[in-house]
Amino acid sequence: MAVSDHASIRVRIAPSPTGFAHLGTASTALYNVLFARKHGGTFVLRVDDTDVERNRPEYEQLIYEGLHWLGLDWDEGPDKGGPDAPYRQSERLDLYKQHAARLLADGKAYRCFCTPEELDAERKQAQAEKRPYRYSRRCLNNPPAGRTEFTVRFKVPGGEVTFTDLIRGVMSFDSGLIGDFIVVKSDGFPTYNFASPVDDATMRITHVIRGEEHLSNTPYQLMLIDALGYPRPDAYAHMPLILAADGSKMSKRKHPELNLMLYREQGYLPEALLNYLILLGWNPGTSQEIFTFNELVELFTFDRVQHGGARFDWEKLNWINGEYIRALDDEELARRLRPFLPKLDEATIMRAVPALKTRLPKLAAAVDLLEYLWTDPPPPTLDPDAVERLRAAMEALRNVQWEPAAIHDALMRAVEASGLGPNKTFMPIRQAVTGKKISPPIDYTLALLPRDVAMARLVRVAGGPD
RNA sequence: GGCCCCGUCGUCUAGUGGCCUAGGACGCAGCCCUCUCAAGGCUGAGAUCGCGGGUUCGAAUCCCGCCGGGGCUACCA
Repeated sequence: MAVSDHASIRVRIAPSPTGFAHLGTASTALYNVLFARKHGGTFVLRVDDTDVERNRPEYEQLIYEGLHWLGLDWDEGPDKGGPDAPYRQSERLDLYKQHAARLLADGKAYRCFCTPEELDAERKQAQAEKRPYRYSRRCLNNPPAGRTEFTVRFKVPGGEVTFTDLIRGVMSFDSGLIGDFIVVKSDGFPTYNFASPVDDATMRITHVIRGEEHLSNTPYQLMLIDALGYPRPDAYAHMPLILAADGSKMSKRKHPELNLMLYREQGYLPEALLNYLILLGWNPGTSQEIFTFNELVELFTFDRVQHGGARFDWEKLNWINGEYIRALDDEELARRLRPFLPKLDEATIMRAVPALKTRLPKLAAAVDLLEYLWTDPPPPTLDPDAVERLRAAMEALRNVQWEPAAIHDALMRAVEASGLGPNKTFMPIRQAVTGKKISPPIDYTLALLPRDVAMARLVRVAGGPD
């Protein structure tokens, strides 16, 4: 096995700053971090900003923010520096140019002057003839004269490309099926399949752990590493994809759940999200489903990684998040709830926590439950019986100490006196006070509100004392 | 189209030839608890293991074919 256990293990993620921070980036980062931590290795963050059209600096910030939120911190990166700086590909252009020049000088690559239109025509032609498309090598054999704009193409040497995937075992590709591909675009920027292996080699990455969509890219990158005379990484690991609920690939337009920041906004705990993400691609072989991060570092192995993509399921995420929320102690829950309840002071949040804890699939759900504390609900219309119960309750609440236990006792006395079930008394109170049919237990519902405000809402519905 | 990966309850999965009348989790249903909603407890429904052929005394597990899904096939990454 290629997983030698020494401190020189180096892994990386290479996200592109072309939009919001991606769920997939989080997932890949998690696998990389687990592996790095387990083997005392180094986790590198490299920014893959070679697409001048779509790349934006603010998107890079979003990636940092998202990964920091999840606690998936890196050892080397554009913002932290390190022995292989710079870590932004746009700042490594000279390096790629040098490598391209080397390939050119060695006759392992050549300039291609074909226009996109010409290439398109070639491709369409092949398609029409039902022939697998490969670049014609026109510019290798018979380049058009008088053109200045060019790309650099790698001359695919042919033969089998074989490598070990930590998840699927020995993989073998026939490079004869791969046409000469572009390594340097006409704007001078490297393509992904060029920049990535050059960086992996020069940054001495030992284990390339990435999404399964890159499995077919691996032979391209390996051929380049070989041609450049670098040693290959020890191994590759292609992790299963996260699919949309309908089994299709997630797209930015149709699938907001791709946006990492959505989870923070909704009040998913970062540790719960990580726990869910790991379950989408791996299991320990036992029935354990909830793990601390350290347990994951301990338990994670590639041989238990799933081979097929998994569908994203909000229900399971909600359950896991609820489990984590319930496991938080009161102070910690209150602290995490604060950003979601800006209208409430800390003391009120703290008093509400016991009533909230088992009722939150996500932190943002606290808003629905506590909204009545800062907004005045419209008074409900109640039938005469309900109004009668309300009046009895108001009477019972007179002079009680304004805290849950005392309120509860007082109300129960009223309930007993009524000879009816508690709901007959509690529901009208709930509706009058919150405007809703769902709220925390009635004693908390009342106690969280200042006494005079609570009583005023009751009076509004049932009328004042006689 | 070509190459590659994958295919067990609705979903995530356990399972590597007999322990599988296929196990767990989420979700769902019912009951209990209960002031509503949750949480918690118990019970239950739910998968002829994509389909068809083999191999074998015996296959979800091995082989072949087919079908289905996904990825790559870009001067995107």
